[in-house]
Amino acid sequence: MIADKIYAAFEEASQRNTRPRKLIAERLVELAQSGADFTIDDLWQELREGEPHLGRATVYRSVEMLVNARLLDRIEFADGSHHYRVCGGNHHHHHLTCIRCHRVVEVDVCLPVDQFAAIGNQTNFDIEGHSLTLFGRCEDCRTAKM
Amino acid sequence: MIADKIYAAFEEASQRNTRPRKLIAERLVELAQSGADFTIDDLWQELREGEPHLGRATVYRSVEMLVNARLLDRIEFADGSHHYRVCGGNHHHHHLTCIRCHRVVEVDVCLPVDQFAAIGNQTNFDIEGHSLTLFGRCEDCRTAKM
DNA sequence: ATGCATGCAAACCATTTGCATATCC
DNA sequence: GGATATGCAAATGGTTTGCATGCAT
Repeated sequence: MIADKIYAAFEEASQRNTRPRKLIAERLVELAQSGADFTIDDLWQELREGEPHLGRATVYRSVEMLVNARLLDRIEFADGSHHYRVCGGNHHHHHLTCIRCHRVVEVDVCLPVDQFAAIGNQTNFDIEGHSLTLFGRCEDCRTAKM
Repeated sequence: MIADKIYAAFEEASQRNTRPRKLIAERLVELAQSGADFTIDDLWQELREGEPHLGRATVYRSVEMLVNARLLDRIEFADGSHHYRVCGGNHHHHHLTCIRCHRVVEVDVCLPVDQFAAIGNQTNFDIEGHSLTLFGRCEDCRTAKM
């Protein structure tokens, strides 16, 4: 069903059902199951093992579509690097990332809703969105020497 | 006094009181007063008017020191661009940015503290920090045609 | 057959780095 | 005088773009 959503997103964003997109979708389904996060380069390298001519740009273009379709979350690290993660695209959530290994975990915390309204009034902005990321150190990295 | 803090930060980060740093500090004091946010390139261009040989790298290096000293806040936009803002380095706050004009406003909202502890327990992470940014549309941009 | 998506390579752009020189102490 | 910050230019790294070709429809 996550697979269906991905295919649906591709179909909606454009019109052709191509081999590269199939490969990307398949890999993303696996990544969705493991809950793992990845960089664009990770994804490209992995896909290239089975399809040496697959272009980097194709991966960028596909990922962009899926981010727009809210099927992938883009996570920004303090060092400027980006990771991605398959997210059902359903419930509202944010991320907690490990400072050391860059692992990403979904979390449900958020600001109380009335806060948004209050800020809107106070500043005279229409609040349209927000991003919240927590930083920490995961169990493994805490145990590791440094 | 913000000026003092900036000089103190430079002194602490290294040892020399150079002309480029003086110029940077002066400009930042002005920017602190107006509360305006800026990009590194903005800053460089402005400084270059009075000091044509000032190097871009010098600005990058100085800004980095001041960000580390918590005198400048780095704000990331969704499009990946970075803006900076002089912040006293005192009270905890976050930012509200205008989607259209990129104006930046400080806000005091934050997660309730107990939430952090809860998430820490739940995920087995040591929570060390967080970033929260609100996105919206400011009054001017709402009135503007698009 | 038509035209969109791809692959490739070059272009981009912000940022970093190496190094000779100028500057500060 | 000796060391460090600077300026410059080149390198970097992630991402985007232009274009000829291939492939899905």
